[in-house]
Parts: sequence; structure tokens; C-alpha cells
Amino acid sequence: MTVRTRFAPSPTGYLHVGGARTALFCYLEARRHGGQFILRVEDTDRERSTDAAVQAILDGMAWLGLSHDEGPFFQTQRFDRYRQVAEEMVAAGLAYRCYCSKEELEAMRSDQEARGLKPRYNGYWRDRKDAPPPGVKSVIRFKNPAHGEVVVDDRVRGRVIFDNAELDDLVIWRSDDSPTYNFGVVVDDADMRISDVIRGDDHLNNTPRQINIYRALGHTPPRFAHLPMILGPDGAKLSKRHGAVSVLAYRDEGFLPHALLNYLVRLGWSHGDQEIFSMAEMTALFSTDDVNQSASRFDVEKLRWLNQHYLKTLDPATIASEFTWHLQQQGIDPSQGPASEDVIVALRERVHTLKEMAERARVWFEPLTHYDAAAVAKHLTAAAAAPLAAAKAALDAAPWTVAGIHAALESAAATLGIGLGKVAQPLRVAMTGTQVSPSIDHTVYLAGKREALTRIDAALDRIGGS
RNA sequence: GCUCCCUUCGUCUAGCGGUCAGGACGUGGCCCUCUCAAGGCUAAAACACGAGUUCGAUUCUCGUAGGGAGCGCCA
Repeated sequence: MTVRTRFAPSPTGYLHVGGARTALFCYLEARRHGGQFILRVEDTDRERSTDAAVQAILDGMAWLGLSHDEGPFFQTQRFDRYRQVAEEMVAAGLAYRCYCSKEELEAMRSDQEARGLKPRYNGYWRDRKDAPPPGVKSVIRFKNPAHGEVVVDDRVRGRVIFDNAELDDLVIWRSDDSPTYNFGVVVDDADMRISDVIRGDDHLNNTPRQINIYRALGHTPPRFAHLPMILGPDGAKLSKRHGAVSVLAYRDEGFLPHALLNYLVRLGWSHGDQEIFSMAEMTALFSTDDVNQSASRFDVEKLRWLNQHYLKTLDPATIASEFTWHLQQQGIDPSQGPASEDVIVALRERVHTLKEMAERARVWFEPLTHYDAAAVAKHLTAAAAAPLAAAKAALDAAPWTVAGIHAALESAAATLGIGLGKVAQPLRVAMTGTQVSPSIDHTVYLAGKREALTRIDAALDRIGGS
């Protein structure tokens, strides 16, 4: 049987990291087995679904590179199909019309809760042959089996058994003429021949109801795998309160899509002690058998470490375009300064995100106007004049490469009989106005020869003028 | 309240009856060093609790406690 998985978000908000991990696992499972990954938008709730959210989800998936083989399908475009199935079920006696008002259901619930029972529909219209009350719009309810149990052989939870007595007759068709979630998924998963349903474990309790519907419809249920939740750093449900939850927010914060993917794949899944996975490794190694059962917390620090790992190890050319995007986000014109690849090489061991990198890169793309007072006080002193002058002379004659600059500065220091640090620190302040920057050779190199010499003169002027 | 799920260092996890309970992030220390980093070495740090099964439980079973999910004409 070919493996077919689907990611089925409801477009009521952005693609968040929990959804992204579910999508990733579905994607990997399909790829691993040479099957298909299907994207389906569950927008039956017209009140809360928005086009903007649909677009945000599509954008998020695209940014992550989780490409689907079929879809996106939209449930709102399949209403005729759901209606047809629902009507057939009524005709076949598998479902029935219920005329209870919301007030009646409300009363039923509060009464049951008062008696310490689980609130459930009591089946009032299940076998009633009365004429329906006039003027009341009906819903259609599924005739859930009253007895017996439903066994879910979940691929990550193991065998979970539910008693049918705990389940009630759920609504499958609303009075406003639209299908409900638990009905739509079953019809779709059956029609789309989904072999493996991989989703968050908040759906585990829905599974027995869905299995009963599959059976009623004469279908064999798919295999299920319920993933543990991803919680916030404090162990509470992940929400905006925890900072970024939207996948695109991570892009804006300067994370590489693969770093996020690598981070997410290790939340709930592992392959021995391995932490770093290429997409090829993920697809080759992923298995629901290795998914664990306990919820995990989202730890940005580890994500940052992974992001830096990829910044350091990827070919600079492959991240150059994302980097220049971040420069532009910060109002920096990438065309006016050093080559992006050179900047990346100089900064990638010093930052964790592309956003930080862009912030730190500004000094080489714009004129130097601000000098940190403490840096000036400490390093642009009379004692720095000679080293700076020597550096200037040496640089003027040096081939403009990182190695050439390095050699020139070393010999300038040697000639003066001082350590490189005595030259580098004043020079660093001259180049950047601060005491912190990449190694001095890179720092000078990125400024460009003309600008580097100009900045030395400016520093010399400051020393002379003070 | 009822049903279901979960429980190894602060965090992510390995473990699938006998291990000095391993790795990673983070944290501390040392080394390296032109600043900051990166890197190397190193340290501290965990089996929620109680019964049972067993020669032997982190591992299997059952309780307890704690956490989570569901109980909608939301998905």
C-alpha cells in the first residue's frame, strides 16, 4: 500500500511551530516511503477562517520547503460531497436528524454536569419517529454504536481502548448546512485514500468517533500516529505569550528554514544521539516508531545553537540571498558595501541569527558616524597614534586580501616592537567605533581600502584634537 | 466531574531487566586568543513517589501525585 499522508490545518491563524512539526513528520513519512504528501485546508468554519490565514500557512510551508504532492484542497469546495454522504447515511439509518434546540442541549449538559456525569447528547431523536417540530432547523447526528469498544492501535501511543458508552451521537451536519470537522476529516481521508493520519495528540480523543464513522461508511480506517504536544518554555500551552509561535516570525527573526526543521524534528523524535540532520538524512531515517510519547518544551536557545551551526557550515553563497533580505529589512543597501559572502564569513561565528548578522554588518555599509565613548577613551589615546600611523602605512602598501592585511598589520606591530593587540584594538575602534568586531584583518578588509584609510585618518584626527 | 494520554539532568533526549544511566543545548572552570566569538578540554546536573513481578528494576504491572488533552452545530 502506498503511503499517503496529509497535513490538514484550519486557517484560523498562522502556521505555528507545532503545526509545522506535524507537517514535517507527515512530509517525512510520505517521502521516506516514496508516497504522497497532501495538503488540505480545513476551512469548514466560515466564521473563523480567513484568506489571510490560508496565505500565511501556504507561505510558511513554502518557506520551510515542505512541498506537497497534491492539493491544496479546500473543504469549502467539497460541501456537495459531504452533503451527499451525510444524506446517504441518513437514508441508510446510520445517522438521523435531531431537532433539539441549543437551549435544550445547554440544559441537558448542565444537568449532567450537576450530576457529575460527562456531558453528552442523550440520543433523544435517535429512534424517535415523531413528526419534527415545525420551524426548527435540524442537524444530522451520527448513530454511534451504543455498546462495545473501539481499539485504536496508535503507532506512537500503542493500543488505546475506548468504550463506546463514553461516546455520544456527534453532529456531522450543522443546521447552517455545513459539515463538522469530525465528519469532514473522515470523508476526506477516505476519499483521498490517506494511509497514515499523523496529527497532534489533542486529536486522540476524537479518533474512536472517527473510526466508528469509517466503519459505518464501510471503510477501513487509516493508521494513526498521535504526536505529543509542543509546549512553551514554562510548560504551558504554546501561545503568543511565549514570543514567536508563527513560523514566519522565525524567518523574520533571522532563522534558516533548515535550522528550524532540524530543531523541530528532534522534538519528539530521535535517532540515537544524533542532533544534526540534513533533509536527506531525515527522510532516510524518520520513523514513527522512534517518536516518543511525552510533550516537549520549545527551547529557543537550542534553536539558536542549531541556527548558528548552519550559518557556520553552509556555503555562504547559499545563504547570501536570505542575508541580503535581512539587510534590506533593516534599511541597509546591500549594493553599496562589501560582498555578502565576505560579511557572512566574518560574522557567522559571532551571531546566532541572520538578523543579528545584518545588524552587526551595518558598520561596513554606511559611513562611520558614531564612536562609543568608552572605546575612544580607552583606545584612541596618544599612545595609539604611532600604531595607527604604522598600520595605515602598512595597509596602504598591502594587497587587499584578508591574508595580506593580516601580514601587513603583523609586520607593522613587529616593527614597533609591540604585540598585535596594541595595533588591533585602536584600529578596531577606528574601523567600527567600538571595541568589539570580527578579527581585525576581516574588520579592515570589509571596510574596503579607501574607507579603511579614511577611518584611520578620522581616528588620528580625534587623537590629535583631544 | 468523567474519559484518554504523559512523567530520565534546568531543557531536548538515549536507554528497550544487570550500564560508572550516554549524548546535545544551556551553565561553571581551564586552554587558545587582537576584542567578541568560535574551537578544545573539563565540571556540576536526572530515572516523580509507593507497592508488586523478578535473583535483579530507569526498564514490566498496579496504585498515588503532578502535568496535558478531550467532553461544541471549533478544528
